Amino acid sequence: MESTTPTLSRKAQIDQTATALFRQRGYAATSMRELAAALGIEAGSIYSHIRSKEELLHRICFRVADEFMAGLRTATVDDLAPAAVHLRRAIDSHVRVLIRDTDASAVFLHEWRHLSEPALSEFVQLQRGYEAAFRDMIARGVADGALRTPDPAFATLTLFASLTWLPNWYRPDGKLNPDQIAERLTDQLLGGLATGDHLPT
Amino acid sequence: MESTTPTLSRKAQIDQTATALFRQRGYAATSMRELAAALGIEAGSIYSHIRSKEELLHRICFRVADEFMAGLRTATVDDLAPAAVHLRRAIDSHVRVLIRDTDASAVFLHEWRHLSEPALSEFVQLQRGYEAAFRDMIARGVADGALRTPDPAFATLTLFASLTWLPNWYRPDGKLNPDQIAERLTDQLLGGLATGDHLPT
DNA sequence: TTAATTTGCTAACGAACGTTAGGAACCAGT
DNA sequence: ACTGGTTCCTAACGTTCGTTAGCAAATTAA
Repeated sequence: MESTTPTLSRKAQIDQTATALFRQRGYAATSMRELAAALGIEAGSIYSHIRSKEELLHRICFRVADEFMAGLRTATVDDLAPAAVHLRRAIDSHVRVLIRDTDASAVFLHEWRHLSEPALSEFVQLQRGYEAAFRDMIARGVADGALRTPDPAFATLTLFASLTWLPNWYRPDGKLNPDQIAERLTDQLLGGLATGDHLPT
Repeated sequence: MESTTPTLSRKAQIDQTATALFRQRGYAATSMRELAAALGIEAGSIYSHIRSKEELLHRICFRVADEFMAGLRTATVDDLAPAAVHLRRAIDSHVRVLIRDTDASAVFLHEWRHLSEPALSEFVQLQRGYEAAFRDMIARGVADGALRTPDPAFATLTLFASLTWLPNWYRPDGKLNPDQIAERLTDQLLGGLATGDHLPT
């Protein structure tokens, strides 16, 4: 009954520490010797667990990407629901992923460009598809009158801007929970959701 | 070869090329040899014009910071105008700086953390003051009823998020000019302004 | 007990890094 | 003709980089 077992494998510890360092100092500016020091071991020892520095970045970026994609899929499985509902669910899911692991999210958002081919192209493609899905939901929501904004394309940009900025300010002990953040975003950027009254103008 | 006279001094060329590279690949991932190659010279030659790599980053960051601060000062010199007008002018100025040099702005926004002390602290302090000024303008605009938002603090975050995101999508040949971008931002994030406000250029 | 796996070390590799020294060509103004 | 500034070169410096090889201790599985 070891209640204090190391719940994280060494490899997972490396991933976690690397994530924090990559976020704090940037991927390119983080050396393997720094990472090793943060783990309390020597640089060479890391290579008993991973193949390369970039493998660390790759795993972080694509794991977070998977989480975003899975959330989007879950939010939009029921084709019957109106676009605005899909969008609200998708934003909520996105915010929850961001909040669950702000470090990994920040790395995902800012350090992916240091991936090399072919991973880089694969990543960009995932990203493009994800953004396109949001653009579509917003466009359809505006088209059917549930969302109100003078410029759907601009609203999409603003939404992604706000989502990307979130890891910069979010603190777990803040006053807003994930659901409230998602609500604020939807309200502020898209005139809220249809609550019975939907009237352009 | 030189059909056009070099309107830019060599030092200015280095600054410009470094700005583009720092933006594209990141400060830490850009080597002096890369920079030299982009300029068509050898790495050592750069040091006839600058003292260090960080000096390049320092100059870029603080030059853009100066432009932002100057714009804010100009936008708010007339103490009589309502806060909402100050804000609208400040946003407009900010957008114009971002657009005038998107490369330098992107470096300013994303690479400043690679500054070392004491420049780093100085930079962060400038940044804090700048953001506080916007927070105040928004708060006062909401207080006097000119701006409408359910959560002024959140609106401030969203505004900065959108401003920070701008260099990521802005293209000079796009359909929105600076003034329209500033207008969209104010409208979308802050319920617009009282009508009839005209901007100094 | 034995075998395999996990984990870590020391020492070093070749490559790339930022930077410097010292010299040479060019150009401007005197 | 001389001077001072600008520009760039080659060659190298000491350092740090990501990574590997080879070995050893500890832990786990059989």
